[in-house]
Amino acid sequence: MGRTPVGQTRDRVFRFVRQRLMSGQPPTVREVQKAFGFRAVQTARQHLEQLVGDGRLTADRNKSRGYRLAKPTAGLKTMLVPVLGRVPAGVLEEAIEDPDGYVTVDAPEVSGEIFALRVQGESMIGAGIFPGDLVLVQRQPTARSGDIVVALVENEATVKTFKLCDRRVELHPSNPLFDPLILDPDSVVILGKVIEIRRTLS
Amino acid sequence: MGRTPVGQTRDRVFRFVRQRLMSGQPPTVREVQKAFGFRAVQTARQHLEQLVGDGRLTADRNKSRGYRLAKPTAGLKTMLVPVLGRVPAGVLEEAIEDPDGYVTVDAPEVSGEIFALRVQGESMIGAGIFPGDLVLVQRQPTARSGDIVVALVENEATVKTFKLCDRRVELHPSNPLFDPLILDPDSVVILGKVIEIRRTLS
DNA sequence: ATTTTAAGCAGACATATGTATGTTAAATTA
DNA sequence: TAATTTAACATACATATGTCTGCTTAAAAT
Repeated sequence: MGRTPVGQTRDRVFRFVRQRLMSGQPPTVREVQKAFGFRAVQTARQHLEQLVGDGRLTADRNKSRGYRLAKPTAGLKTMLVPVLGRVPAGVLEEAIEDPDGYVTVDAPEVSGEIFALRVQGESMIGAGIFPGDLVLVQRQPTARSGDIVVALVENEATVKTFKLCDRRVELHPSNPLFDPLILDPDSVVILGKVIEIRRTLS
Repeated sequence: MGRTPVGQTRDRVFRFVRQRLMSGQPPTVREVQKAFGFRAVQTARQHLEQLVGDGRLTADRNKSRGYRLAKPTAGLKTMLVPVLGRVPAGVLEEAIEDPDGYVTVDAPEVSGEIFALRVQGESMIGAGIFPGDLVLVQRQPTARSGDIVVALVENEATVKTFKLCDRRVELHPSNPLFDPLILDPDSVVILGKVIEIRRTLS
C-alpha cells in the first residue's frame, strides 16, 4: 500500500471514527484497520494515537472501543430521563416509574435525578415557555428565589418562578393574565428546578 | 450475595445497559458485572442473554460491547450533532468540520443531517427564541412558507421565519423592533429548517 | 545530496472480553 | 414435601482487542 499525502488519511480516519461514534458504535482499532485496508494494525493505531495527540480524539486506555470525540460534551454525561405528561396527585415516584417516554439529555456530571415534564398552561409565556414545551427538571425539594421551579399546588404540577418573601412562598407566572400565588411554605411541594427548556417544531 | 426477587435485577440490568447505549458507551459483560457487584461474570451474562431472549436486547455474537437495544427509542435514533457558534462566510462545511462541541439529539430515523446553532440576536423573541438559545437545524436547501429557517444573508447566518411571496423570499423576524427582509431568491442561501429549540437555564 | 519526518508493514505479547461448564442455594411450583 | 426453576457463584478457555518493538519506504525538509 502506497502512502498517502500528509494528514489526508488521518483526516479520513477521524471522519470514520466520528461517524461510528455518532451512530453509537465505537470502532476497534482493527475495525479501523479493515475499513482502510491497512495491512498492519499498528498503522490504524498510529493514526488514532496521533488524532489523540492532535486533541481531536480521546482514548480510554486499555479499553476496547475506547476512542471518543474530544470536544463533545466536556464535563457532561449523557443520560436518559423519563418524560412525564402530568404528575397525578403528587406521586412523582409512580409517574417516573411509568413515564410517557424518554429523552436523551446531556447533563453535568454532578447532576442528580432529572425528569422531563410537558408544560400545560400558558402562564410562563413571558419567559419563553409555551404550552407543549418540554422542561427538564433537576429534582430537588428546595429552590432559590428566581429559580423557575416545578411545584405541586393543589395536586397539580405547575411551572412558575419561585420567590421566598417574608416567610411566604410566592409562585410567579410570567403572564399578565395570571396572578401570583402566595402560599404557606407547608402547603407547597417543590418537585425540582427547571434546568432546560425544549420545544419541538412540527 | 443473596438473590433478588424474580425479574427485578434483570430489569435494572436492562436499564443500565440502555443507559450506557444511549450515551454511546456500550458496556462489556464484565462492566455489567461490576456495576451490580456480581461475583461471577456469568451472572451478568445470564441476565444479558435472558434480556436477549425476552427481545429487549440484541447481541452481536463474539463482539466486544456487542449488546444493543432491540427497540431503539421507538422510531428515534440518538445522534451527536455538531454545535456551531457562527457560520463564517457561508462555509457551512468547514464550520461543521470544526464545531464548538456536540449535543446529543433524539431524531427520527429518517432524519438527514442535523446541526445545532447558537442564536445571536433578539429578532425572534416573539417566537420564544432568545439569544443564547440553541436551535437544532435540519439541513436542507429549501423551505416552506411558515418554516423557521436558518439562512445566510450577507455572509451571516440568521434565524427567521421563511415566506415565499410573489417570487420574493421574505425573512420575517418575530420582534416589532426588526424589519422583514425582502430578498431575491438568488441572494439567499437556506442552510436548513429549525426543528427544535433548547434553552439552558444557568 | 543528505537528513528528517511520516506512512505503512510484520510479528508478537498482554490484557480485555465473550463464552462455556459445573455447582450451590433460595424461591417457586407441583 | 419433592421437584423445578431461577439467581448467583467459581473457574476455565478461546477469541478479540489494545499495545509494543523493530523495520521499510516514500515524501518532505534541510
